[in-house]
Amino acid sequence: MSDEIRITKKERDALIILGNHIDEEFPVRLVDISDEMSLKPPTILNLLKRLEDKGYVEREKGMTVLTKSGISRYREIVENHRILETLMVKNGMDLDRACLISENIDFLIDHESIDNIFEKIGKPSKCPHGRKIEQFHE
Amino acid sequence: MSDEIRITKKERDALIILGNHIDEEFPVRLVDISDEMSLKPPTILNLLKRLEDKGYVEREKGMTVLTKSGISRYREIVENHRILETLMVKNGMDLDRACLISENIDFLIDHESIDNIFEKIGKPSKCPHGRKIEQFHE
DNA sequence: CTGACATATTAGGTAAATACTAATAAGATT
DNA sequence: AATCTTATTAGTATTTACCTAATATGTCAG
Repeated sequence: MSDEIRITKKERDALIILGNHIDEEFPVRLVDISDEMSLKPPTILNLLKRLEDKGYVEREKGMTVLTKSGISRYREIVENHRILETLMVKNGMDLDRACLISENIDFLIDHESIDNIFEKIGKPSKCPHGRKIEQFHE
Repeated sequence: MSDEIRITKKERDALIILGNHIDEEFPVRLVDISDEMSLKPPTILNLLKRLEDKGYVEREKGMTVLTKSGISRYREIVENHRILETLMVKNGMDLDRACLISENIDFLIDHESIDNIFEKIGKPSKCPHGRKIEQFHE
């Protein structure tokens, strides 16, 4: 428990972008991530190399793919995000604010703990944005 | 709103230590913080200089004092901490885990937002540790 | 197949945050 | 005054997070 590999906010952001594009026909290119994050390609390359070191990403010939571990970390973060958002909105916070805050903490909290909260608040099927909260794990 | 000066986790930790000692007869010395944080004095000095730049601390002749702004930031973080802890424990999380998580996020979230939550959950007077949750602001 | 253009990579540089050791300065205490 | 404890300075290293400029690698039109 809580043995998740530490990532930074930027690494989180890149991971999310990679995960969000996972079902698309064409893989995300460096320039795409570069555009989405408003950072220059060399900066992104650097970021991706760190994600590679952490085992979340594999790269060859300009292609970047999430590894199994990367996919499951991505899913955990997204799920954390939606559950935290739900919890905050349920407790009086404005949706936009909740989303912004969640972005800054969803990758810092271990998924197991968030999962407990999910159970406790009655396994809501959707976050306040209307997006599905799935239980990804087997 | 949300115009709080960005601080890092280490800066937060030092701020908390300074705040916790505020009522004591003798001021906290560098070595004290050094001991409490298990970091060498030069590292702490560096940290304090950054807090000074951010206007949270004033230093002269080895003495370190929180400024007005430092005190109020300290209080906001402590309050954030206790409210977040309360929220998490109320929603099924183990107290120790909640405390640990709260430590990592209490300084990242603007106090106004947390205050909304506080109102919504019925202004509990104590956190799960039994410590007072006060409304410090006028 | 060959330029031209787009994209990726390398190289090299900067800055902030986080640490350290070793040396020096300043205070306090005996 | 000598000693001991603290504080400070100087110098070094690593990680994250950026950049520009140069080079390499594709790719696609003709």
